Amino acid sequence: MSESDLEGQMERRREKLDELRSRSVDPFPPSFHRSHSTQEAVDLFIQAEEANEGAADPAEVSLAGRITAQRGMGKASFLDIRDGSGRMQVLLRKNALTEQQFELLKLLDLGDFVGVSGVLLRSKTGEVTVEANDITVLAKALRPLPEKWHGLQDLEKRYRQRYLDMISNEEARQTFRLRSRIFVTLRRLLDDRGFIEVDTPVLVPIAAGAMAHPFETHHNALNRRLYLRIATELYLKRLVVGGMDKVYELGRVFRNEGIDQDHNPEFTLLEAYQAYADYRDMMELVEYLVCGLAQEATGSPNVLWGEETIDFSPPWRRVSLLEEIENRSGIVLDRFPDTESLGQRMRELGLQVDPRRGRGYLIDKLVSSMVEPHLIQPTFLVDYPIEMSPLAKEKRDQPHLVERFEGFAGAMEIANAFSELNDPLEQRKRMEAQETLRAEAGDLEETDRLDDDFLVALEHGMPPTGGLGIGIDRLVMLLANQATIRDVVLFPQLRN
RNA sequence: GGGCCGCUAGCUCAACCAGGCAGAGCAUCGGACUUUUAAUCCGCAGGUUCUGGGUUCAAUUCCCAGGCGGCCCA
Repeated sequence: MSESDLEGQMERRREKLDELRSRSVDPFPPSFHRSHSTQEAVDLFIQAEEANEGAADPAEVSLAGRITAQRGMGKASFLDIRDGSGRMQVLLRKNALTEQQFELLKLLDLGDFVGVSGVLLRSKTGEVTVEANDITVLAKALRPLPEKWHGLQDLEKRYRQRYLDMISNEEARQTFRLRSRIFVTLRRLLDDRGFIEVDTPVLVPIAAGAMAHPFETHHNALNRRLYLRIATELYLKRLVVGGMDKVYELGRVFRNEGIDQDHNPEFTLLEAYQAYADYRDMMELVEYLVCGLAQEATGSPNVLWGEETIDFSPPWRRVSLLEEIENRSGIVLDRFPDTESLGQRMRELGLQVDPRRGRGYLIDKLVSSMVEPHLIQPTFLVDYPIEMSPLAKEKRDQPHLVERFEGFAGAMEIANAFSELNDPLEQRKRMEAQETLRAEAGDLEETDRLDDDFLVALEHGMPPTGGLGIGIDRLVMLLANQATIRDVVLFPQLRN
């Protein structure tokens, strides 16, 4: 029985590691001082060429990176090395190196990190290249990289071993660089409007502020059950009570629910609260933020989304939720005032609905199955039924509705906002109603929770406030034109 | 939870439909080559065909059960 090929390849790499050590070469030296990144070196050379009209003076650089390709020709050899900025070709010629340095080549493999010093030049085929006069091993790789041409195709490996995805796939590198820029830009846009960023607890005694099942955990020293937060809402509103007129948190929240193309159990949520504002102001804020991010991602308000182009220029289409449900499904909600008749009508339309669940679930289902798939271009659905929105203020002239909207684009919900309920007595009633509903329905129904501590804060007085939540992962999906949340979250949750 | 699809060399994939010696490219290993870039050329090696059972003279191939993954639905 012969050893597996992988073990064979790893064994050969370990033998090379030993051979390096036997030649007194440290395969994992503590540092290497590079003069430029590969991108900087290319820029440097091109600028020098332009200044000298095509004849750059030889410039000495030291670069470092991972060997991603190797083209040997006996007494000369080309390596491609890659660092965080890009790629550089390295030319190694026997008579430009010492015997020991050239012999080192035989002990190098794809995946190893090396440092090279040498002179920049343009190769015969026109590529900017460093001709090395010195090469140093920086880290030996003991496992082979994914296949160079087809790259890593195995989806599970791409997610479980994201570093391999990033080594193999330029698109993955681009996506996560964009994600980072989105975070930076979001903070700048909010900062420009005077918002203050805060951190509120992740471990909370009551998982309130949204209708979702929480993850539970336990604090040993306190011998107390804690939850991972499902929203930051109630803590941020406490801060508005405390005098932070414009406050936001950009953080991870956790919801104990299914995993699919646009759900990961932990995801990044922006919540922002602005005192003396209402939900109309929040619409403007959503437009400002999302359009600003689109500008950052693509240089314009237009973003490619599959076959479509989404135009995030304000103002976005605004339509009442009830009107849009009627347009898309033909259902006039007022004609189905009770849960049974509405469920019956939905079944007639071919929707599978759980007969045990409540009216809020039915409306939500109606939106997600009949309305949401059509909302490719940015759209605000406005004025939600009060039973779906325990934290939102009643609409001024229609108290069965609340001043709430959700923002959609690319057939996904990306924003949720309302005029915040600041009447502590009404808020207590609504939270109690949620508790009652959960007592009746148990785990069947996703309900919010009563947070007494928050109600005490409200009783001290909260100014009229507009609040906003934006699902950042979905926004990154839109701006990076990625169809699944797993392609914009570095380490998505997988089965087992 | 249901339906469909997939699992073959380290990687990317053939062969399966219609059962008959398990193959290629890349990577590895040996050799040639001092401007290549999916380098090229010559040669060697590399397999529990996801697991278990069944049918058969013969199973990667057909059947059953299970595992893992993907997609769609709930």
